[in-house]
Amino acid sequence: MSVVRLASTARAAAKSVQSSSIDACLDTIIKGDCVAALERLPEKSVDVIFADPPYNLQLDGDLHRPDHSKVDAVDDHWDQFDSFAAYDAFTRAWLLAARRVLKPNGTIWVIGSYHNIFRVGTSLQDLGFWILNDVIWRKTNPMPNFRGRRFQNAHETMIWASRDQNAKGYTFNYEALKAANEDLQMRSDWLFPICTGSERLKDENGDKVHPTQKPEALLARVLMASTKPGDVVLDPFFGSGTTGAVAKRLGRHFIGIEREQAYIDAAMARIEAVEPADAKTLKIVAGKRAEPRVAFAVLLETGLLKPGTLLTDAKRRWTATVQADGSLAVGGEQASIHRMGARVQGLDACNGWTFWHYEEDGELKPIDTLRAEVRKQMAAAGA
Amino acid sequence: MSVVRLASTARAAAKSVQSSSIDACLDTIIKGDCVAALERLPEKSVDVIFADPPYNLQLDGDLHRPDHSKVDAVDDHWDQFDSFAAYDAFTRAWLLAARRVLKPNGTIWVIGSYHNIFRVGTSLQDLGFWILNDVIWRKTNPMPNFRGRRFQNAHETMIWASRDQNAKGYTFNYEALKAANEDLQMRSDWLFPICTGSERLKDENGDKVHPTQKPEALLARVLMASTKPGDVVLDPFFGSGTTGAVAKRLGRHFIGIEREQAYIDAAMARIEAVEPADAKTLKIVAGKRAEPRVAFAVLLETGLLKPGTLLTDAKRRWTATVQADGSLAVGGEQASIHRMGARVQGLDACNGWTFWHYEEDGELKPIDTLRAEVRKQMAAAGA
DNA sequence: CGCTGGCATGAATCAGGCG
DNA sequence: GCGCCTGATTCATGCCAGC
Repeated sequence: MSVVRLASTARAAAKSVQSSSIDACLDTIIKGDCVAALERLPEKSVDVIFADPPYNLQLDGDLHRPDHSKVDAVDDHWDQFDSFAAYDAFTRAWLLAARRVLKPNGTIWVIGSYHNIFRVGTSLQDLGFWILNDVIWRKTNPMPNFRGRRFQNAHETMIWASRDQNAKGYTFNYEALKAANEDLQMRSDWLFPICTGSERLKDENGDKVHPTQKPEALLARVLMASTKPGDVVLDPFFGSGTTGAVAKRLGRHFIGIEREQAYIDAAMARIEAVEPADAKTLKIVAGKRAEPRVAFAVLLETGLLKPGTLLTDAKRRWTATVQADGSLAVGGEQASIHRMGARVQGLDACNGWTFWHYEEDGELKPIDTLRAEVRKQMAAAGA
Repeated sequence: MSVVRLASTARAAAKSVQSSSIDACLDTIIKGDCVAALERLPEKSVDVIFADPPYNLQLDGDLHRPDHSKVDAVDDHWDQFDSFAAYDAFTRAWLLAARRVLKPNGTIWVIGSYHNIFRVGTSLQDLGFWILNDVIWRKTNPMPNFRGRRFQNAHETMIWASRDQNAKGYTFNYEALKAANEDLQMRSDWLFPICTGSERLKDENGDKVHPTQKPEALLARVLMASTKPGDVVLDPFFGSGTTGAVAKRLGRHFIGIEREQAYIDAAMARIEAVEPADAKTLKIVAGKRAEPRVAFAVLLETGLLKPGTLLTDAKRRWTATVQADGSLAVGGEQASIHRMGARVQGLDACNGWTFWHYEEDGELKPIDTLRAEVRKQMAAAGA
């Protein structure tokens, strides 16, 4: 095991990591196995841990897009486990080691997907951590489900937990978050894009350096919520170093642990280039659309429209029946409000919201009226 | 244990639930413990299970410690562990019993919060269920966090799982969901208000009948996504009967299991009042998968294509000759329309119906046009 | 220089019928 | 149950080439 020190933050070099002081490890990347590295750190020395452990994806075979291109899957050796039992053993080992280095009032964040997050949450609870929240990262631009056999997997889950049930003194910057969120409490569902574009680290071939690089905006909110300036943030699966980059920018210290030299090299160069700056990355993603999208099905699900209701165009030339599944039926055919509007008119496209009308008090009103009703409710959720 | 039958759906009364037939239980509420009730139902008889299990360890009778002893702080950790172990045992018991009554291609939904959902997900995986998605119910109007010590808990988590890893034939109305969602595939994060107003059941004192009544809109999307009309939906923690009310409205059968007579009474009255949707409006949008298969040879047999006809791709890069046996010939090689389409392009797979074109009036048209013609004839013949 | 259309790609547990 | 064959299936975004 060795300590990789960033030149810009160099201090007195340590030949080996001493248990007596955490200072020697600040703003460094420790190369090695995460449990072994954690065990050599002093206990109760870290304010917050952010961990992005392997997800144990269990992929089998290739997946192709409808255009026949191959999906570049996460098939790295570090994501391979023989069984749930093996994954659980791995999880308990690193969580136990992580808990030792956490200060009594420290908190831990772990991110995962449905493949692993339930195992992680169970282990956290079994080891004595106390869950404070689960937080949903909603992706603005998730990968589609190409085969149409499931819902589009459009989120990941983070668990935020304190070291102990009775730890009351953990850091939570409630007022700052509220002020940054239009004076509303910060909710447990966050909306951010996935990491793409210039933020995404690429190698000399233009390939992504790390398959699962997290967006800095996500880490920024995590650190702004649960740390204070000068706090020590540890990331036991450092990868491409997002945690370190954001910690440096926000004036927090980081400690990274990583096994792969290629990731360490990339992370070092990345963090070197970080300019400690203002907190503009915390800016909330307002969404690119002025108005949130509303599924027609919501009108049925919420009872604003009932299956069997007849819709017509403004001049009553065509009539369609609302189906329970959220489609419209005309003469035995079923399609979405938009496609059916286009079809009856013989057009390529049509805005079903303004084309189709329902009758109320003898008056024809566009179903867009009902959409406005739904949006009023949605506005409260900051959707 | 007794069966509570709704008057409007009365059948021959059964003194006790027989394992020989599920029909006697349809559209009824079984009073009793959920594991015992499940064990008396016939195996592989239910299409979908929706479960909203209890998670408050202190309020659930089965989960009380036998001696009701008060533990001091030192023992807290072990107390938690005991509680979690008891909850896990409870969870495994009902999930195992539920899995037995589920059809091989059935699916299960379980809803919970961070208090219990990780235990549930782990148990599901350990018992052999295969998680298809976790789905987030985002609340438009969640309760605030009054202490300001955590994020506002603005969502709940649902897990959707098939009975087995290799069960591929489960119901997922992909096309219908997409049509009802602005022609975009349905995501894993859903936005709905919590159950309030006139939908919320109140007793004679104006108090809510059930503490965790779920909104009908949520159940409507669950059932529209994963069931077909006439399917059997079982809810082992029936409570105020939202599952039953929505199932009746959408033309699905329900089976409820509930211990508390007060909940049963309220649920019965509620479901009685539900007006079922017209059967015609329940028809679900079908995708191309549901279309009957057409052998390419039929185009030859019906004379829509003749042997010797030349087919090309849309850009006329390749040309193939239609053989009398229903294969395509290119440069001395013969293969199916799909294989040959893949071969000339150097791909693993290809949909020959959309790849190969014939010329008519100087215009290139995909042979899929001819397949549509055949299907129209088949439909007219009532095939 | 700006606009547009084509192309690439992201933590993915991604098929079903028939013989 | 296994093997073979058919043939269905994608959203948001960034980048680049071409005009």
